[in-house]
Amino acid sequence: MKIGERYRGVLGWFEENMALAETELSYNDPFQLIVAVILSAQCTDKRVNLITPVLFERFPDAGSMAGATQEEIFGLIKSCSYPNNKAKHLKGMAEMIVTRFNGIVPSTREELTELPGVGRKTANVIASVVWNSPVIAVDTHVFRVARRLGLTPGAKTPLDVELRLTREIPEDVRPRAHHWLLLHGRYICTARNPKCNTCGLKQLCAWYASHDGK
DNA sequence: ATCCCGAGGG
DNA sequence: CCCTCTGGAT
Repeated sequence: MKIGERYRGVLGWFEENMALAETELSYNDPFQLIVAVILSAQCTDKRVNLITPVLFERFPDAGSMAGATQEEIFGLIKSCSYPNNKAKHLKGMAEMIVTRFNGIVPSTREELTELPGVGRKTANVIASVVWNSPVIAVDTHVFRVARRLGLTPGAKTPLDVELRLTREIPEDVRPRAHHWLLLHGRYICTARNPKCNTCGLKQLCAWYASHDGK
């Protein structure tokens, strides 16, 4: 089967089955989305959503968060992973938005990546979700799903997967494709005990074939 | 024990 | 490339 045909089957199945999404990161604006994505590293969205309402009530924007102490932020996010790193990143990120970008979240991926705590993946999430840009943010889920389905043969790093998917998925469906790959990884193609029995992509899945239905 | 929408530093 | 950070859920 050619890779192009495989994509059509994959995206078609997602279109029909991934319509109802649950447990999305909650936020009110681009700044809060950056905060939520930074907090989500090695942490479930559910837990992030438990924390952000309090955090955003106290520090709703870059200006207020830049004025917070690292200890104040730490106290509000400590139930997430890496609270020390994240508190430092959040404060530094907010400070740079204020001092360098005039209080406005920058509008290019290059500038976003200059913010402390914002790497390629986080910048891609902002671009995809906020700007609806045709980029694929490759997180642990997208990385796993793409490799299991055999969508990116030979790709060894998240960047490999991103470049490969970007090259092969048509631009107009890329934002949706990113979303579907993410949800599929979270709810069906899970890292442990993937739910292959309810997965409509079995016949297209290289991993399923090599694991003999288990 | 293993994994969750990673980034920074060595 | 590797390592560290580091809490909660399964």
